[in-house]
Amino acid sequence: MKQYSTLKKLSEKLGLSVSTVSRALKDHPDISPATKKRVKELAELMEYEPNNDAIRLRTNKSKLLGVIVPHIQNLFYEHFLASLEEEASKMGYSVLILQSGEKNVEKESKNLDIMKRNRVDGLFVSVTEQTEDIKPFLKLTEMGIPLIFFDRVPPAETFNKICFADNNAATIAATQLIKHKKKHVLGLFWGSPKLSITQKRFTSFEEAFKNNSPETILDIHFHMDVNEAENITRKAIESNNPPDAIFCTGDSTMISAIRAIQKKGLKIPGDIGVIAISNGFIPELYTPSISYVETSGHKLAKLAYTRLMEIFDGKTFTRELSVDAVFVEGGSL
Amino acid sequence: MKQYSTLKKLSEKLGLSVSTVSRALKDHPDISPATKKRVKELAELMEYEPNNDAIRLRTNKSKLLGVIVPHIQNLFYEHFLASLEEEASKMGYSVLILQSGEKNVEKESKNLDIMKRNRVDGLFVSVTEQTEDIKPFLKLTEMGIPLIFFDRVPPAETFNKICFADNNAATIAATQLIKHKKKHVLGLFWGSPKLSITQKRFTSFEEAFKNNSPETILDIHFHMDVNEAENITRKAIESNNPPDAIFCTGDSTMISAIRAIQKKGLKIPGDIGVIAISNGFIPELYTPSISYVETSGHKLAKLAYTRLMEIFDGKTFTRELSVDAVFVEGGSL
DNA sequence: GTGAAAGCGCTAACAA
DNA sequence: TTGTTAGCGCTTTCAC
Repeated sequence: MKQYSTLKKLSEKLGLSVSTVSRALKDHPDISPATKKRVKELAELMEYEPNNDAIRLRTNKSKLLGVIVPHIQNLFYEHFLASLEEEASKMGYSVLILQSGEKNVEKESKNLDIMKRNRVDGLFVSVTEQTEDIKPFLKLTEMGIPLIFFDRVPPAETFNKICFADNNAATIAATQLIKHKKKHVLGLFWGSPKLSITQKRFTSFEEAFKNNSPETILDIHFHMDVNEAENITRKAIESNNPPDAIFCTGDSTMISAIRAIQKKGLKIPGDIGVIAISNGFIPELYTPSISYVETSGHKLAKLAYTRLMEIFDGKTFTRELSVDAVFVEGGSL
Repeated sequence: MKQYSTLKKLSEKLGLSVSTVSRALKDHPDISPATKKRVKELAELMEYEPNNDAIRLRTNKSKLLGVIVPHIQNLFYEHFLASLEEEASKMGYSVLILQSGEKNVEKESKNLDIMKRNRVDGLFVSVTEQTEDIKPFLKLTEMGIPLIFFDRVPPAETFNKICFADNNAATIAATQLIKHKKKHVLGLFWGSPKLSITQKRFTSFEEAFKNNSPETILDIHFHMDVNEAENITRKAIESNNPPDAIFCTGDSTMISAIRAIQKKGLKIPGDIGVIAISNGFIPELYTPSISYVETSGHKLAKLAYTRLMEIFDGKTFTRELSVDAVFVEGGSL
């Protein structure tokens, strides 16, 4: 079994010192072209690959970015991760991804430790539904590890946050529902009402109706289980006073709601309207495609990455940034 | 800005040697209970987190597993990655994920270098469509780095591979099509015919018809672009001699084909049948849901991980394992 | 039961 | 232009 080449092995073969070899390999101006050539040729031949662990230990820069998400297996995070990895790799960063699960604060805090052990240069976190204690996160920032929350962020104001302009997204949805003269809307809000994202969405959704269509009946439900959404929808459409539209804050909720609608044999939009918050992939699978307010994981990732680079450049004040949502007309209202 | 604690700092505060502290922290039997207690308490207080870089450098074990995929943003890989990370984390492994893109052999080989630099303990790879040169991969195994190809694997026999029993999957699909007496099947094969997975699927699909329904007309297309699938389908269903069923080897192909069908106003299964190879998420969104041959990223990940652990335990011979596909009846045939 | 010392592979200040 | 040296944080052998 062949071993990894090291600077020492190269230097012995070449009759040079380790430091000369090291410098030659990184084109240090002090080294003569001839030496550089010799060194690089042998390095190629011996398939030298620098040992990142040693470099990190020595330089105290890991070139590692961490991401902690509830689940990888989620279209939104998938897009976020794909874009983030793509951006990061351009600058020589690698991305360490850890998932915490939805109701697992303990795992989240273990993941935080793993990130510390790996001495990540920066960290992106989307919190669990149960996350309340922000002290562990504060410790990170105290240690000067840049931390950026995205999408699901804690309410505290002392952090960098990148979110969708959620009031915006929910307001847009409400505006569309009002425009289509919906008078009885079932609102399915995915996630715990504790999360700031859920709160904001709810408040601005309600607000929009209060101001522009106070006569509309709002039937709001918070749920944290996909099956619940299907049940709630089923009960609503089977009741004496069924809704004429449904608003869903996420893909899985929408899928469940539509399943209930289709099982009942109702037509969209003829019998009932549907609008969702989504990145658009799932809504466009339906015919007619579901109208949605777009929230793109790609955009969020780009913004989050850019913000991190700013922090690396010394702009360390905390900021809360948001990406505007856009309405995409389908045929479901 | 607070610094990370180190063994040295702890040892100084405690008036002990670094080695004693190190041993106390890992419950070495030589150390007295009293000392252990003192050490652990201070470590807690000072928020000591071991430096993984130093440990790796010293022990030559990275506790890092690498995965190289064409894209993260793909339901199949997403499921694979989610399961793999979940399994790996149980045993203290972290997972480094890199994406190569579809037509980017260069990026793939760069990713391979990054994995080497990070001295990953083991590596999972699903290759690019363009990957032909297997030398870079051979080098890894020569160095004793366990390498397991999954899903998209190169034809060479000298590797560990974990695949779906693809002949199986395609055969199952063919059997169902024959059972439903389809006489003119449009076969949409995603991916280059160069890939062993595509080859196998095609061969066994054709074979099944040859043996059991030779009169069925097969109209087979290989494509590497989603829009192509929609175009091919459109042309086929608008022709004088339209197919009575479509077989798709993947989700995106299926989505495109169905889009063409729906735009034309045809009904599934009334006017045309559809069957696909998929993990089931997308097929079940349709009404009626699309019949599919299930290929689960979860199962594959579990098997791949188990195989890697076997290799770590010394069972280093190369093996080709496969997961059986299962038919899931929808209402689309 | 504890300590001293070497060394993993690399970088960088200083010397020559 | 190149070499010497120290040290990043940790584990581990050997000594006491």
